[in-house]
Amino acid sequence: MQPISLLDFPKAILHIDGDSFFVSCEVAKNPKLKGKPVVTGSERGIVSALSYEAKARGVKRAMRMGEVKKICPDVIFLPSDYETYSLFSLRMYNIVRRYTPEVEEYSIDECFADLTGLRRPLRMSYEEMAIKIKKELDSELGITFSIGLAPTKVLAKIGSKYQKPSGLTIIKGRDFHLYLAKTAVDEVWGIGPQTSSFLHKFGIRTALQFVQKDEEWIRNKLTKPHYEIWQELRGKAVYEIEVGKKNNYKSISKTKTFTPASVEREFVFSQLSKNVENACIKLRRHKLFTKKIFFFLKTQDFQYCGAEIKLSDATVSPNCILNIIRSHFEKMFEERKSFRATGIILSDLESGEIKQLDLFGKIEQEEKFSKIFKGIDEIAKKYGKHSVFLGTSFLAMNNAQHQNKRGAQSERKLNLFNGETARKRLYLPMLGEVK
DNA sequence: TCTGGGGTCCTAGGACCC
DNA sequence: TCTGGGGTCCTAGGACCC
Repeated sequence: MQPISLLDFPKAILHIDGDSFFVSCEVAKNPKLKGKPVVTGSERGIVSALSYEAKARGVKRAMRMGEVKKICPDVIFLPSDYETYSLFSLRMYNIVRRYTPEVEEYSIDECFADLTGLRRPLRMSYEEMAIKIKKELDSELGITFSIGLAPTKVLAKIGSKYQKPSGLTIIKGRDFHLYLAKTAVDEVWGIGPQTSSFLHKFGIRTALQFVQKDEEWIRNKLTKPHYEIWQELRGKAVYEIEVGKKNNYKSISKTKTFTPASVEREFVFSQLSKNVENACIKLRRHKLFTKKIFFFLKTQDFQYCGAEIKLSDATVSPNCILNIIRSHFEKMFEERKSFRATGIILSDLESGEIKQLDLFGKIEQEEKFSKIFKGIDEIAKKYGKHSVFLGTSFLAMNNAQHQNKRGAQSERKLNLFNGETARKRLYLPMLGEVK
């Protein structure tokens, strides 16, 4: 097969991937854990990340705690600590930015970087840059990273996966067929189980076989994303590096599973209420308003019921949303049915100021809410998230505290009362009547 | 892969319009 | 009211990612 370009690197794209990142962060935080079978996800009772030592003992992702202990009795089971992982993540991005501003913060443990054109200014080959970046990451963070260097993002992804952990794989334009031949088609970024089983029917099992299909065939049988992947695998870069912070959300959602599942109407509603509050906090942080609400309840046997509501006026206030949700919730909630999760998805997001005028003073009300929640966000900054919360969230907040067993903090929590009973609370006027 | 949480993008098909 | 042809917008649902 002919590569698209005869140049080794028409573009030089780096993909950097932390090796079992969550666990590595835990080990970096507490070096005594080094070399031990460490697992995170204890808050759910399910393995979410595992060390290579745990993997060697047969532990797998999504395995239950009980089973893990059976096959690996000395396992160390830790709760996920996203704040720490996020800090390591920032440090990772910043180290890469020493070389180029073209860094895409792809996820908490991955990033892409574009090194194209830096050989002369940095007086290094791309390979030397990759080696140096890896060294700095590994030594400064105390975590190992796997890196792929290639002409496109999809190929760079294949590179970083190629030798894990702590590998550096360079895929040059002239010999990428060697790597594609050893990569199963379902390991390619963007090709999931549906597409790969479809491709299997045509005898396509490796990335190389996929890439050898002609353009017509790909276009006719598959969709646009697959065509783009096909081009990327052939060395033609179609995916841009997306620089900058994520702030153009299309939707914001909050979902929470609670154990044990519950048949209590008010408890389930308070879970939903808490999710709504959290989603609105995020909305406010990004200066966004929502015009479409979708919420759902998940039963213990994984059935969903939900409702979508379009708003005539954009909002950021949780109690406005909760008022609307309440009546739908009443219709949906079934006595004696056991629920395990609730969730909220806010979409049709608008940024900036409250624009539309209306005749009923809703804007005025919305502005009042805005002020109140600004105040609440300030308090949260000083005293911690959830220092103040809605009365409807009380049961969920209370429950979370019990589960965290961190009673000490709970005394400080204030409760913004909105109509439900609660023992300790800061009594504020009903939000609907704020002057 | 038995089920956690947070996202994005694409396509097909219906509604509506000329 | 029907047939013909063409366009846009919106939504639901699928597929995928970490």
